Amino acid sequence: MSRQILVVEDEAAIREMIIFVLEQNGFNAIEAETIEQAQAQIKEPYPDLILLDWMLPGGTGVKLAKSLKQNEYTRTIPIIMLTARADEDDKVKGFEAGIDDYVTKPFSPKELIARIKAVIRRVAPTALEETIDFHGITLDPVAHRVSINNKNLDLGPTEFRLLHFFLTHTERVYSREQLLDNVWGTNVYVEDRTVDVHIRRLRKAISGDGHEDFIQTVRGSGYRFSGKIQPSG
Amino acid sequence: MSRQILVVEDEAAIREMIIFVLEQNGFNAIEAETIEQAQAQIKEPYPDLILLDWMLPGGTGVKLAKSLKQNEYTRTIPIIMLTARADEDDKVKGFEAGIDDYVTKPFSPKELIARIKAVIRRVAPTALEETIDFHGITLDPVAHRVSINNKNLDLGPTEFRLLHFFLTHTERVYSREQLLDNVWGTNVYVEDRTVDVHIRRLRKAISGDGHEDFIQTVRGSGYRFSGKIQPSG
DNA sequence: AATTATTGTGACAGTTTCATGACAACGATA
DNA sequence: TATCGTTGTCATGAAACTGTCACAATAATT
Repeated sequence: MSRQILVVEDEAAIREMIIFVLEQNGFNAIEAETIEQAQAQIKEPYPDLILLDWMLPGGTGVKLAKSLKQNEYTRTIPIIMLTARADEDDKVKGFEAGIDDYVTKPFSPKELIARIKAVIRRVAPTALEETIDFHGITLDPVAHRVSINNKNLDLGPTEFRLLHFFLTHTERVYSREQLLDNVWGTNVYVEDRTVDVHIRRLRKAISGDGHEDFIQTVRGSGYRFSGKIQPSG
Repeated sequence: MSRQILVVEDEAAIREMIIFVLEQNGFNAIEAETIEQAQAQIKEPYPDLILLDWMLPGGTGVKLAKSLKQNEYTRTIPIIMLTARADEDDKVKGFEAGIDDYVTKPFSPKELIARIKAVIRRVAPTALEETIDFHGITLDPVAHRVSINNKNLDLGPTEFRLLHFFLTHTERVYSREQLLDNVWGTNVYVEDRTVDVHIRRLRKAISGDGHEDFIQTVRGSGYRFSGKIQPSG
């Protein structure tokens, strides 16, 4: 599951920032500073995605991209180009070389992660779409179907996304704002309290045969999805 | 967790924005406008990280960085430089002076926080998100869970923050005022004695099966969280 | 022992936070 | 157009949390 991402970037600070963000989001990062190092890293097992800086010592990233995309074994690996400015010329050359997407520096961590996920979904959709099974709750992202103890549930779109997020992020408290970012999307103007209402709807939906409450309220902080039983304080 | 971060920035608007963002993210900010003020702030207890503006009245930030990095006691404090533009010359000078990372203004709050966390993780990798285990008390900052001898505890927000602070600052006496600063936050108008009450509530919560009192009263000074047994004298 | 300073404790009221039901707006669909 | 499902917001009441006080208990000092 844990996707391996190769980060080709020569500036140490940026590289480490990217790696931090990747690992925060459950990706497995390997790194390279130069084209030579990158080529040495691209071998079996091949990385699932390459983040490729445009300005590299000893040759541009596009050069590497082109050679990878012409190789029978590596041409399916999605490549995201990191470009310093919104240089139209760079983009054109990049897409000609076969890159799948680009991110303009400076970029926000969220944007980077969003693009990575989008590319993976587009190019190699499988692993993000595996069926999840958690304490009797089954969620099939492809069929868009949820069941609990083999009994089908009828969720609205928002509840489905919320549950999907929780099932992939259990045992961790998320603030209302974080949930809005992750489930509703950034740049959405929605009240904090709206989360409460959807939490309630989801709770109602998955609270069936007297099993424990999966969604726990952490007063002052947010909500947590957990299989463990909450202390009876 | 509450890491103390020194913000050295002369533009009031930017400084206040940064401090707001920091405190939003659970950091404890202290501030300085000039190099002199900054130097006065850098004393025990040393800040955990310094955000240092490049353009400062009375000398550049790099100057300060260099002197800090050459001092035996301060050279381990990570420094992030705030630089106005992507000036390669600044960066080079900064890294030569020993800074650990830089952020280019204007920056997004998220980027700033991500970099701070990355640097802290790189330099002092423990205990930003890791579970703390101290003499049977377990605190998971991510899941927002506390247990004592594997038995879950139900703490209120303030008790949780107080315990978290103590667990990351054990074996040391803190005055009521210091506790208010670190747990309640600066610029909060609360009576000293309020701390007593929360200490009592926390004591009550973690005093289980007759084990010793982790929180010790140091008459006239404050409180200390300790695993060692206090001589009953 | 008496006095004073400091801390522990229980109670309480004001505030904050959350759960819940209701409802109107919106879009899809028949 | 009428109906249905979905969604965001609001009002309300309940519950939890917090700061403060009064007084008891303890330690230090005379």
